[in-house]
Amino acid sequence: MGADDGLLGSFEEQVLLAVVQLGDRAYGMRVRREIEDRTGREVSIGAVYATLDRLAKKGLIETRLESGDQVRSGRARKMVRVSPEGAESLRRAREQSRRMWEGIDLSTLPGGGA
Amino acid sequence: MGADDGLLGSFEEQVLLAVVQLGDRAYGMRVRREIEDRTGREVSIGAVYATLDRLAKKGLIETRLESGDQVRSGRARKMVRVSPEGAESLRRAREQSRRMWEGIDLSTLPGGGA
DNA sequence: GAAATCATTTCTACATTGTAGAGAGGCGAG
DNA sequence: CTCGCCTCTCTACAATGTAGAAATGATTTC
Repeated sequence: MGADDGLLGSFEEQVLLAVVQLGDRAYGMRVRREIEDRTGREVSIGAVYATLDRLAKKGLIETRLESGDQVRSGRARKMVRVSPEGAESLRRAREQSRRMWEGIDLSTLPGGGA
Repeated sequence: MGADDGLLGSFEEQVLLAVVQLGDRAYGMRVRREIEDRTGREVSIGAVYATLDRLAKKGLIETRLESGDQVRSGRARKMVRVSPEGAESLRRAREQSRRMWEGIDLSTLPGGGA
């Protein structure tokens, strides 16, 4: 996917959208659950982290370590939020998708029960 | 992308949608133009054919050679149409996308001019 | 009818993204 | 200290994205 036009992969887009949905509560494990809940498909945790890494490398998300003032066991969470560039990528993705889908009626297609 | 849940890559989706948009006039070169016109980005012809091959291998499109009764120079076109499975993939993709985007307002995000 | 021209597809090679799961890190409780 | 919990890191490989040169057939030109 050319870095110039910032085209997102399909899973990159899902991860980015999950981050947006979660607002200030976004981190790896929760992103995974969000995607699973919304799409109904299983997602491996490795897939999520690899994708978050790549999004960070492209500057589409920003991360910070969770402040440790909470009483909770386990390793510190790496909180994630979308960057302005990430938001812009999503805008472009949505616009391109809108144009590709424009006028299509799937119910008129084979198997569409029209 | 698991073959089970039939998740489409982002470019696979664009190609499939271009095929649907073009109806009975779909073939490689024209698919390329359709995507370029709608998205505004350049697409290499090799990318289109590689993707059409993969879609055909997965049974999401069907192909036939153009009937040669027309007066036109050049090699015969390989016409393409979406299969019932391809249409179903698009339905799933659209539904998943809808759910991931649900409730998101990009204008409230950094750089959204809200 | 050979060569030039045109429209399209095929082939090859490599970069990027998708995917999985084992394992390590760091915290609190007992 | 060691156990169990939660989370992240790492490694490896499969699938998809991408580019462009070359091959294939057909028509046109001379």
